[in-house]
Amino acid sequence: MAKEKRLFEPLTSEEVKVYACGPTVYGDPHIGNFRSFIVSDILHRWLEYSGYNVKFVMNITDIDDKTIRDSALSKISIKDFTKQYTNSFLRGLDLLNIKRASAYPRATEYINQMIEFIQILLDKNIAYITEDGIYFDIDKYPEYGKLSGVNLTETQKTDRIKKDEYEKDSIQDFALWKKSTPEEEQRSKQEEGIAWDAIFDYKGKTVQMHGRPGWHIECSVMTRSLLGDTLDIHAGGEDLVFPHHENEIAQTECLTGKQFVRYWLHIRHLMINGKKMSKSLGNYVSFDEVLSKYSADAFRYFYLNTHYRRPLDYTEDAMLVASNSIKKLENTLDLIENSLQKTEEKLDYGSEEEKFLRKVIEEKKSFETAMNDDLDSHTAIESLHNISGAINEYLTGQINKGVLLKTQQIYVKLLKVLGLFEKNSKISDELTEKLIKTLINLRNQYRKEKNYQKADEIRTKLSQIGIILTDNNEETNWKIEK
RNA sequence: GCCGGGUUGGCUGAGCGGUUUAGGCGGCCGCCUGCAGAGCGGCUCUACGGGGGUUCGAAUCCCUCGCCCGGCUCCA
Repeated sequence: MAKEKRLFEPLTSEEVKVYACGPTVYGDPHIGNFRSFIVSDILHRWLEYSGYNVKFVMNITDIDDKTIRDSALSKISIKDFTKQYTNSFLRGLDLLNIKRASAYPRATEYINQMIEFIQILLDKNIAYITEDGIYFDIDKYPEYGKLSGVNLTETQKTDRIKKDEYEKDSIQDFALWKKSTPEEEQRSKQEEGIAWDAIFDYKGKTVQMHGRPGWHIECSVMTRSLLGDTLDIHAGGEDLVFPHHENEIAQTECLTGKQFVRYWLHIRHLMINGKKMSKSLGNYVSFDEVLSKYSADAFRYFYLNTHYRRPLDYTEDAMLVASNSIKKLENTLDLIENSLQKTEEKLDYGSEEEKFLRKVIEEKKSFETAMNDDLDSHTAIESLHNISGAINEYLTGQINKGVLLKTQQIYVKLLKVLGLFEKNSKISDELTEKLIKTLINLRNQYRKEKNYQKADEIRTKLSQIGIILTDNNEETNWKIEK
């Protein structure tokens, strides 16, 4: 509310309740959407790393103007339509290695609770019914605007608002329930998921209104059903501050009389080549397109290298930097593995080990400090580079495997917080491994005979199918390129 | 129109009154290597949108102008 960073203290010690606004499933999500999903993933992971038991909920909006409109356009039922894009969203989560939330509630599964919620607001005389719907009267909530700071008396009356076709007392009042339009009525005769029967008691009368919920009520109801009256953290894209989150606060606080959200986290939109990325401008990029060019890790790095509240511009340059940078961090993991395979090892613990360990632990602390400072993943990544450098440097000398394992563990754990390199598939199966080793031996035979032409041919051909060979002093290592 | 955010070296991206003025990527040189890759060591890169001002001293504070992005309307 104060637009400033505040020390995080959970409401209860047992569990941290987090809610993040998820997608409206009316199309394939683009990489802009995923900025906020990645950031909430980091929030999720960081809270767990910090020892909290996290209940993390992300909603799916599967009933609204756009899902109705676009399912009609594509001539399929809204159920099938939203299911298709829900799956597309979930697939994106997997591809980008986003940790699953505790639940992904869909709005259409909570219609009854929404009706009950609205009834209470009617009973409290905070909502009112008109010919075309039920509205929330913002005059009944004096604190309205406290999150976004919008001053409603000064809000410019844009054309859109002036043209508003809904019937309400004050233009700023927002819909809780929308009566179905004639077209919607028509459709709802043939399929489910367009409109629901709702009966309300209003001023001593019974009002029946076939319709659907307003957008804001969905989140208020689902948060309350799954997480209770007060959330610890509520996250979402910056565009949701007003009116969506403002309205959620108004509804929920009027109903419960309690504080709705303790900490808000709003994620800045992604840009592309200096412009806003949006569907309407047609300049959005799908995650499939990105992943065809760059690894998921590179893409995560791109997102996380900039603080979530700062502008982030998707450009080829930026992706190239991310791609190169991430390889460097990844190489360290390979170097560690290779070193651990070696038969020679240092059995003593000397000043190098002392210095090395101290450095790694110091960087681990810097990483933690950065993440505790409003999820400063950019600064945290700096620590990862420093750890990577320290490890690489240590590996140039004789290694103490115990010390190395310990630092490896720290490094991997911190990488995991950012969701990096969790899907390393080094070995596909035993047979493949044996086959590759046979080829390596053959090639090394050629190398001994100084038949470099043949040796290089093997290396080149393997690299063409994604198997990378690297020669070190005595041995040849291999890995599967991602 | 109103309200926010941004503007930093070839790229990315910190700093938010003064210590080496980040870090990463890239580039260059050396070591290693049959070569390549990776790694290590060294170097390069002195920048802060323009113009004023405050100060012993400003990327950092103030004023002013410019440009970009976002919100006020469905949007992650």
